[in-house]
Amino acid sequence: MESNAAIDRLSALAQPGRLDVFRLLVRAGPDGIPAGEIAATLGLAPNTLSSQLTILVHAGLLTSTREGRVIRYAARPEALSELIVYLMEDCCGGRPEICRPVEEAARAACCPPAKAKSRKAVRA
Amino acid sequence: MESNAAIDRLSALAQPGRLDVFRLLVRAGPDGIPAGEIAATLGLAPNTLSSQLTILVHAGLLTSTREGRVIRYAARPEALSELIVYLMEDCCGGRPEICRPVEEAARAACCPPAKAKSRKAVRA
DNA sequence: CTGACATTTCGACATTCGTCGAAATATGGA
DNA sequence: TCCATATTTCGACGAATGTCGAAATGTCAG
Repeated sequence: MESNAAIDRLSALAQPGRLDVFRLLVRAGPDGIPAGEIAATLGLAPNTLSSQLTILVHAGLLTSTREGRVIRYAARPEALSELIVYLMEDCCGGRPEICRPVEEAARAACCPPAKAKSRKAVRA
Repeated sequence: MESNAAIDRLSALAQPGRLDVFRLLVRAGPDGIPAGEIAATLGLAPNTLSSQLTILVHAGLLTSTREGRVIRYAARPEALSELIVYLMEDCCGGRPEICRPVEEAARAACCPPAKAKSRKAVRA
C-alpha cells in the first residue's frame, strides 16, 4: 500500500460522520445498506452524506452498488487489512512479543472469545 | 475506546508528516528516537515536528521520555490495538470468514511469514 | 411522457489545519 | 553564572475541509 492511499483512508475515517458510516457498514456486513437508510439511521442530511460516501468510496473503504433507484454501500474489509499492514510494517525487528498484542486485538475484535460455545458449533 | 479518541488517533495519523513519524517509531521499537534525530531523519523543521509530536502524544499514539536535554519518543502499540478493535466492532455477526482476512493481515504485518526459518528458531 | 422519489452536484460560507520565523524554556557543561 | 544545545511556544499566514440550500441527475411507475 502506498503512503497516499493510507493518508486517504485515515483522513476519510478521521471525521465523526464518516467514521460512524464506516462502522455502521462494518456491522452491516457484505450486503451493505442503501444511502437513504444510512442517512436516516445516522441523522445526516442526504447531500452531506453523499459527499461523505464519495470520499469513503474514493478512499477504497466502501463499495457501492446500484439497485434500482437505491444505491447500496458496503464496507470493504480488505481496506482495513491493508491499512494495518502499512501501519505495522517492520514493527518488530525480530521481537514478535512487541506487536503480538495488536495481532490478538484483531482476532478479539473480529470474533469475540468464541463465547463458550465449546460444545459443538466450534468446528464450523 | 471512545469515538472521540478514535477520531483523535485517526486524524493524528492522517497527515503525511505525522504518519511518517509514527511509522518510523513503530519500526524503531520500544526504545524510541530523540526528537532531534526524528527531525533530521525525516527532514522536518524542529518546531513543526514539535507540534506534530504533541498531537501524536495527545492522541495516545506516542510516549515521550526526557533523557537529559533530549526527549525520546516511542510508538505505543496498544494505541493501534484499540483502534482496530473500535473499527471492527461487531464486524462479523456470526460469520467469522468475513473479517478473518483482517486478523491474518495483523499477524502477517507483525511477524512476516516466519521467513523459512523452519529449522529450529520457530518454536520460540 | 410526466410525476415522484433517491441520490448527487454545485456554490458559498465559516472553520480548521499545517507551516514558518522569531522568541522562550529547559538542561548540561565550563 | 554564562553559554551552547535541544525542544517547545507564540503569532500569523494561506490552504484545505465540512456543512448547507438549491438545483440537477437518474430511475421507476403510471
